[in-house]
Amino acid sequence: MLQYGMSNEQPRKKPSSYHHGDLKNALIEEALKMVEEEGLERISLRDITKRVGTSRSAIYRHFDSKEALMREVVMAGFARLAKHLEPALTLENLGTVERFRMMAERYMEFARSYPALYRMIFGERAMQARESVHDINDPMQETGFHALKSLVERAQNEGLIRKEEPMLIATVIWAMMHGQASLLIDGHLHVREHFDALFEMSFNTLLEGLSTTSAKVQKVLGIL
Amino acid sequence: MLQYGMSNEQPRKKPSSYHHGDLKNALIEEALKMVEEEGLERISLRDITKRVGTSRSAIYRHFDSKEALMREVVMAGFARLAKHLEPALTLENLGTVERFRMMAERYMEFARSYPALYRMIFGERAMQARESVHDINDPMQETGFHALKSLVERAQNEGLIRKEEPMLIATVIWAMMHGQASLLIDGHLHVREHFDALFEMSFNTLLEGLSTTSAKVQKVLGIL
DNA sequence: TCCTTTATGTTAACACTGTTCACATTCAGC
DNA sequence: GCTGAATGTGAACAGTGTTAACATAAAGGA
Repeated sequence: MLQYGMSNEQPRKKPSSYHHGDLKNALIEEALKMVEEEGLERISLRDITKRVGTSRSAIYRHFDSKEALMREVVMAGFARLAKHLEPALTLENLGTVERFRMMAERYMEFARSYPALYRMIFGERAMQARESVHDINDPMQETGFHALKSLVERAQNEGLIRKEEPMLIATVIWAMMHGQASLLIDGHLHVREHFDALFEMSFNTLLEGLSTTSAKVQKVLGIL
Repeated sequence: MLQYGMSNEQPRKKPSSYHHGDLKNALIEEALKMVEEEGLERISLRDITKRVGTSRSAIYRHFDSKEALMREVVMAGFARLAKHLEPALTLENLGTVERFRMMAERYMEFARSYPALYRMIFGERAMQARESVHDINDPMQETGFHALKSLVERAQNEGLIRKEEPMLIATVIWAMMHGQASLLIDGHLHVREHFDALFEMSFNTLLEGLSTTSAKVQKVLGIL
């Protein structure tokens, strides 16, 4: 699985006009570009192969179907998202709340920068292998979501967030951000021009709504 | 505009084997059914007409294109959602918080009951008329969202929710619910089996996070 | 080195799709 | 009852994903 990232030793063996050398990755890469350029619906295998420079049916030497190709594009898309979120996790000298904020900001930034790709990787999950035993194949498991869950646990240990099931809390946060991103890029927001204000409010709502009782008491006592 | 609901005076004029009488609405209705049965992608004009009993090209006497037909299906879908949410607004003897809760519950119920339709009406908005001057054609404007905004204003007057821009607050609430619904029906939730707990937590997070400072003070004082 | 096996790419055809055209039928109004 | 408009039909078109038979190149043992 996931060979397309592992063959970096010999990227393209020989550019003989007949054999491409690394057609599989070239197809994924080209499809990835085209998804963003044309949109998921308007993408055709013939256009992909035309741009890569092979015949239409060459695809079927590397993928069982269009769906299979798109499945790999989704994988690659997840990898891009993970890379985009990385700074929020690896950057040093950041408080937990700052990390949360940076992660949320970069998540939204990704959705706005690559709306078609975002739509695709979080779209209806008929494409992805459903029967994977324990969702191990789910790329979000070991990248974004896992990181978010870890952040939640850290915040809980610091007394910032309620000590309920971290999985559940992480999902609540994710749902808020995903909802916001989806509504925005799909054109359903009535407040598009005030998007920063919307982000601010939703972020604070999460922080407030998930904070511990003791944190609230402390805050209120400060006000009184 | 929106004629498809207005011709209730004469539903089907004459079922003469040649002229259908009310083909336009029959097509919309059939398409609506098929979206849920087969999914948006796997739906074809030929199948629709086959089930309605006319020739394939008859569609083009009533719609400019498949997209135009689907646009009307979206409209009909919004109408269904509005009807599904109605009780939360019209039912008497309900407190504001109870109304919020009922609205959220019924919203989620709709998404779970008609996932393909929900996905369609809140999907990428290339189909809907973008150039409508002031989003007047947006069906969500005068149904669900407008109702939600009114509820927010009422809650503000009752001192339950912060007195910030109601439009913004309503959007935050909507984003949370839409995110949850989308992740669920698109198969991205790791906590599917604990969905009720997720709903509970997100609803409370919103209520807590959006509540007024004075409400918090009162609550904290009660605890102390 | 040759020769066979495997991997990869090509061409032609298939069934299916949305759409259009010329034509047929029915309806509505004078 | 006639005429023009509305509505439905059948055949054809280009575009799609997919397949099968064939062509070329690479790999590996004799």
